[in-house]
Amino acid sequence: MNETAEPIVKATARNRRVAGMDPEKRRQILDGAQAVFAAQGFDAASMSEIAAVAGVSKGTLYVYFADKEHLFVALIERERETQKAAVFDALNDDPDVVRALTRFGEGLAHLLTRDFVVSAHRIVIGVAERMPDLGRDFYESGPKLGGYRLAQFLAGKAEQGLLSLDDAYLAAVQFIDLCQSTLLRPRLFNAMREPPSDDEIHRVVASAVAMFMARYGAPRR
Amino acid sequence: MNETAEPIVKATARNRRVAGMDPEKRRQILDGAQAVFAAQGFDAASMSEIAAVAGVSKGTLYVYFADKEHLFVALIERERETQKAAVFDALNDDPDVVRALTRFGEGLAHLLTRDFVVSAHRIVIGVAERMPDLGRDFYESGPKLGGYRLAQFLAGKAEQGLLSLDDAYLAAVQFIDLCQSTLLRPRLFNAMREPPSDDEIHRVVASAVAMFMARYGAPRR
Amino acid sequence: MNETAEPIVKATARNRRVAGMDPEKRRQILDGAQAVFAAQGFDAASMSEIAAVAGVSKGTLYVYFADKEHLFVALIERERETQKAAVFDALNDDPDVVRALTRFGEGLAHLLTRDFVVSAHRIVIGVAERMPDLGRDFYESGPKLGGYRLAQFLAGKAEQGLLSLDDAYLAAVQFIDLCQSTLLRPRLFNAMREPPSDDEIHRVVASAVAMFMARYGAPRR
Amino acid sequence: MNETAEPIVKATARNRRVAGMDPEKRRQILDGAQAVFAAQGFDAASMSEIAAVAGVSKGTLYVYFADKEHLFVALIERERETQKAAVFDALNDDPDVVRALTRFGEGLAHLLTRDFVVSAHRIVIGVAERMPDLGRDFYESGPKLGGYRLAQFLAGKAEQGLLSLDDAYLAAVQFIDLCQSTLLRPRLFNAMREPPSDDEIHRVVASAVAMFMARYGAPRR
DNA sequence: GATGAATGAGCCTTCATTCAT
DNA sequence: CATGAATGAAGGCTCATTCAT
Repeated sequence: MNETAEPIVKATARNRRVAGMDPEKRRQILDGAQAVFAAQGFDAASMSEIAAVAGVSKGTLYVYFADKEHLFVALIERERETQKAAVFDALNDDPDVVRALTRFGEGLAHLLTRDFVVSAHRIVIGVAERMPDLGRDFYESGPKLGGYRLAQFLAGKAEQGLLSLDDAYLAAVQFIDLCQSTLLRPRLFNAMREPPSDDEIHRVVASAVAMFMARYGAPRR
Repeated sequence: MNETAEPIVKATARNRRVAGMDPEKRRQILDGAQAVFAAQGFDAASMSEIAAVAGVSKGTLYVYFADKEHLFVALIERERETQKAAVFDALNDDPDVVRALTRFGEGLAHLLTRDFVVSAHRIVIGVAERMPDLGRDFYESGPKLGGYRLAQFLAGKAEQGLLSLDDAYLAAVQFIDLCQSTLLRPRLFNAMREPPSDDEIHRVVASAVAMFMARYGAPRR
Repeated sequence: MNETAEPIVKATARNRRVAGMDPEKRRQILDGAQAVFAAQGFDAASMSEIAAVAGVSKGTLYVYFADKEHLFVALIERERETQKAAVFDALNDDPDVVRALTRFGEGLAHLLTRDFVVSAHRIVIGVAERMPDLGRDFYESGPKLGGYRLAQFLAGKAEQGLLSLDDAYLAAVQFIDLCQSTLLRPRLFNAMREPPSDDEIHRVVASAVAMFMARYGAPRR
Repeated sequence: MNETAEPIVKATARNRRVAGMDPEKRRQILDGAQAVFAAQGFDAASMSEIAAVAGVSKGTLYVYFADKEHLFVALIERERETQKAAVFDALNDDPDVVRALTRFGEGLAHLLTRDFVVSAHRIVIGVAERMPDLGRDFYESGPKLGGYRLAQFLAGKAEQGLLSLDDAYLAAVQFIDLCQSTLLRPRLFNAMREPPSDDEIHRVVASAVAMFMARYGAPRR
């Protein structure tokens, strides 16, 4: 699982056409696609509307992306790139476990409840049955990778005697899930129209950290 | 789906048309719809295929359900009814908290990772942007209600001094989430093609219970 | 080379859909397709225009024919069926070679210069590069088969001592070509807008018969 | 192609635009167009592919040719020029009728069964309905002119008492058709993928000459 | 009441043509 | 002049929905 490489879909290269692709226009198209896909889902989004929202002609869409699916995959890829680094920084520079987990957890909760991130999850989940590769790649280079990264951090702390773990990966995912309790699910089902407040996130993550430390925190002498 | 006018989910009565609706035929249609929606998703599922799989004519579909969306909503409703009762029985008849939680958690994990349940979640999540009412209703009468029910159970145990809780609902959702750590997400993204084994569920739920009890279990003297 | 069987395109069966295809409507569609294909050629003909001319909806087109190419192939098949038997009758009931050839030749010239037959030839020739199977099948079950049938007739007469042939098939094709000299080519290139008159055909075929008999007619003692 | 206004073929002058048209580049474009039109037919050939094969930009195409149709017409014109002279030389320098006809006939058969010539015929025939002017011009300055030229030659020989003709033009076309019997048609329909061998051409033309001489050869005393 | 043939709006995609650089 | 990115009209095809039988 290489963090930098790992193309979501093998044919990604086909998204990059011959010469003279204007990166600015590409971005413009992806912005339009993001808006329309988020609002309509994959199937209900129409290439015409994407073109209109992006401010380009339908023909131009097909100069930059081979078809609707490639456009969508490129969009998902871009989003993941955008979000990746942000969260994990919190893990690497704080010797205090509780503080590191709190910062990480709050960053994660903020990220995963943002409008666009929720939309992207909805869409990928919605098409996962028909586009299993996309679903799997998204999962593996997103949530699963995140779990591994956190597991590594936790294992390091365990080696220092600061934590007591049976299964670092399970512990990591447990913490990640706890940070989203009562927050993610209503967002995914569109039962909570606004991202949670900072206070709410703070409260949930504090509880998650408390729970995590109660279980794995104090190495018993 | 128009959000302001005619709430689709509440309007179920409209599904029951004139007189002689054969409940058996209705069930037959829903069975076909279940198979097709699960395999294709909402948009890719075609009414023709549903009619064919259900063994009725397309015209008959529209006698029993006003349109594709109403059919889908009715299907989701039926599924929720089917699943609701099953899980919560575990809570009411066991005075031992750990045993009750374990039974409840394992039942829940089994249920939520079953093929059809995962499919239903995928579809509802996938259309949640376009059908917010459906998403909200599904969430509120499913996950949220489940959280409340478990919270009630936990609050009862707290009153008996068996648990020490700040926020019963948050604790309930935390437990529910922990029971699905490493299990639900790969299923939703179609990165795990088979439901998890009993052993795996057992292991995850045991860890969830341990975590829960470590945090909320010991009543402070 | 079976005269009755030999499907032009192997997948012809796919033209015949499940149940309840109204043969009258099928004919109606083929009539519309004939008009539009003849006027525009294969590529320039649009399915929308065919539907309009046929007086059916576009959707109906696709109920009866899988796609544009299948519709076209079915049309060509129907035409060939329509025309097949007509010409060769002249060969079987006349003991006089000159009279038989004259009747056959005139019938052939009439047939092959008719508007629709010319159109069909133009279209098949026009798409032969991209649809080689169609071109080949058309040729083999049309012109080539015709050559064989005439060759059989000529060989029979040769056995009776009425003709003297080296190569019956070559002689047959030569006669067929002579019957169309100055008639077919200008029609194919659309340089002659009307079918030739009976007189013109009579003159050309008489000359063809004379030429044929001069070469193959009198067995030299 | 509008038949009444602006005859396309005659309007060739319009292909020559402003000043500095590079004849070399024009040739280069026509070469590319020839390859693509031959391989795809008129409609399926794309201007983009022609530009790519010709090694020029799409914009340049439109500097040299007003549109796709003009480009195609110019190509057909060039081909006709290229081929014209070649065949008729055989007629002028041989006092022996049989030898002259044989050489002419073999040259003609070779020419008309060459890949590119067959392709050109296919395309012109294929679009003759939509571009009647092109079809007529092609016919008149090609096959028809050829017929007249041969007719003139034959008439000369008749005056010399070497042939006995009723209708020199009909006789000429008959001979031309006989030279292609069994050769041209399967090529046009793409049922014969390679040009015929020299031997095959030799055999067919020999039979054509024999037939022609049997009919028109012996001046009646 | 059940049927399924018919409808037609709408979708994705292509490509001849234009025009700013 | 040459370029090739951009355009947008039009094409083939699908499918939710209707309605005559």
